[in-house]
Amino acid sequence: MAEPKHPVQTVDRMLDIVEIIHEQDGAGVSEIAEQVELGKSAVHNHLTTLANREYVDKDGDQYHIGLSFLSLGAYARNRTPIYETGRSQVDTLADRTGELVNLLVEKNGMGVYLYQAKGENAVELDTHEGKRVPLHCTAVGKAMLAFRPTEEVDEILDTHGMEPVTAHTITDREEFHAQLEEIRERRYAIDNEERLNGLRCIAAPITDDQDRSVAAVSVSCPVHRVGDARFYEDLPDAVLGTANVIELEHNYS
Amino acid sequence: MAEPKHPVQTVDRMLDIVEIIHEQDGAGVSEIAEQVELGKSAVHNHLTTLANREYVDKDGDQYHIGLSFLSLGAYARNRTPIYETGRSQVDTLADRTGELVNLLVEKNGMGVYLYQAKGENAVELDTHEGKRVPLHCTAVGKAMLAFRPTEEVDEILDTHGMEPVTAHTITDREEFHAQLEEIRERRYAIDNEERLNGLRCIAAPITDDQDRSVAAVSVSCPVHRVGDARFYEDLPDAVLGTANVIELEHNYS
DNA sequence: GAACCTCATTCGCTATCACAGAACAAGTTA
DNA sequence: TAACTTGTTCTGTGATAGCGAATGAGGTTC
Repeated sequence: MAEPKHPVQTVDRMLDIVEIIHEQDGAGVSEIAEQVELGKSAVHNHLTTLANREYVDKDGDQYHIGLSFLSLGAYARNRTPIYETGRSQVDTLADRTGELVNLLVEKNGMGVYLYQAKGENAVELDTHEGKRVPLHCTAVGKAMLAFRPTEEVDEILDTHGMEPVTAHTITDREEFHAQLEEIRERRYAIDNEERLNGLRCIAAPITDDQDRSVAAVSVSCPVHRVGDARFYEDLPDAVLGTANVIELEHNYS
Repeated sequence: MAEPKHPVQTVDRMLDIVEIIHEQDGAGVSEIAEQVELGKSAVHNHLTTLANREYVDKDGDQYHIGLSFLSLGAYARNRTPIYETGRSQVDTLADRTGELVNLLVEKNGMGVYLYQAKGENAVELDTHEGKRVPLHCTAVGKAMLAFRPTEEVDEILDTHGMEPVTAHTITDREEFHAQLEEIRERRYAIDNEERLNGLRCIAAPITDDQDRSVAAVSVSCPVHRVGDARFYEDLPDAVLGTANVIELEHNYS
């Protein structure tokens, strides 16, 4: 998205306020005012306006994200074609593996977690539905990029960079392209603590009839609990199976 | 929520725009401009500002709700205490009955669908997650109100009225209170085409340790498929069971 | 219990900025 | 080609968002 020629500042400020409340898990007027560099009264006016329509909830002196956003968020998700078909399969995989299973789509060069299901032993992570993550440091992201034209991959890397987030994050573009090649061959991607220490993931792409990725599924599990045998054999099979079912349902129905 | 003393008009207008896009399932600039009584350029500025942050997606000449709302919506839902415990039980009930199962909470005198799970034969309805409905004409709403103090019920009816939405909607306040009394006795509520023609629901409240309702679960099914035997015996048992489990998990863990 | 915090909230004034309107661009229909 | 759409750009100006100071409401401390 190109920068708007005539941005509506008030809208940007309002979104800033909402996002601050989100990030901070609730916030007070003064707290917000400091961060958006706005007077307390201005922030207060924004908050009462939002509260009036239940976009924020007021709980004592703390403001929180309101349920009105749920309606819009759920709607946006339902509109995403892969969601309906992907959901039940992701649930099944979570049941079978007992781990955390994610469904990711790409928007403007970033990954967005569309849905996640928690198996019985699922790790607790910072990934929640709707969260945006860079594509280069996650298994889902790499699975996604492996099935996109090289020019597109480069364009995405150009705009979003290859910020290292752990000691294992790939930061070299050559190496990255080599890995995508591997992924294309075996059809699944691996993340060995590239985004979070102690976390490994296996991901497989979901492609359309021209073999272009439209989404990706992954299983995330803690390093200490998942031995190499399970990680390099059982899980890839399971993930590939799931991706395949979603793919078939999505393309031929 | 009292009317804000100093509403930020631009925020209200922006929310109007977003809600119009939501209701209309996507809209163009001119279309929106007519409805918010704003110039096309102003609407255009709003939309580009929103699109820049992915709160709306531009698809040709149509603007749609963007996935950024998912992050906020999912967060708001996760913050709601009953969601985590309720979800898996609602899933189970949907599996067992094959019907549409809903979890509802109350916000400012209106019902908000927090979660819904579709069984194999679930009806397709206009109820989606996040949707707000009046409490007086739904089984979930009545189950909710039955376990609130009478003054609170009257206050809610005062502010939101008792608009009839089908021929069967209760519009008399005496009759309504009498029905709440019945519901308190048998612990579940019935909706026989009071909100939608052809639809019946059974709902049970989820109460806290002081027997005040914090949420309600319901099963919705088409009249033509569900005979009286199942409707008046099997379903209430199933719904009550589910509500009970959620209640226990919620209050004692 | 009074003095002192630290918040949210109110209010009036004014510089800012959101918006109308007109013009343009690009695409569709006749 | 002309007469329609639609979205987009641009600019002047009147409404209004937000500052700053005052007020109010709770809490904490001595």
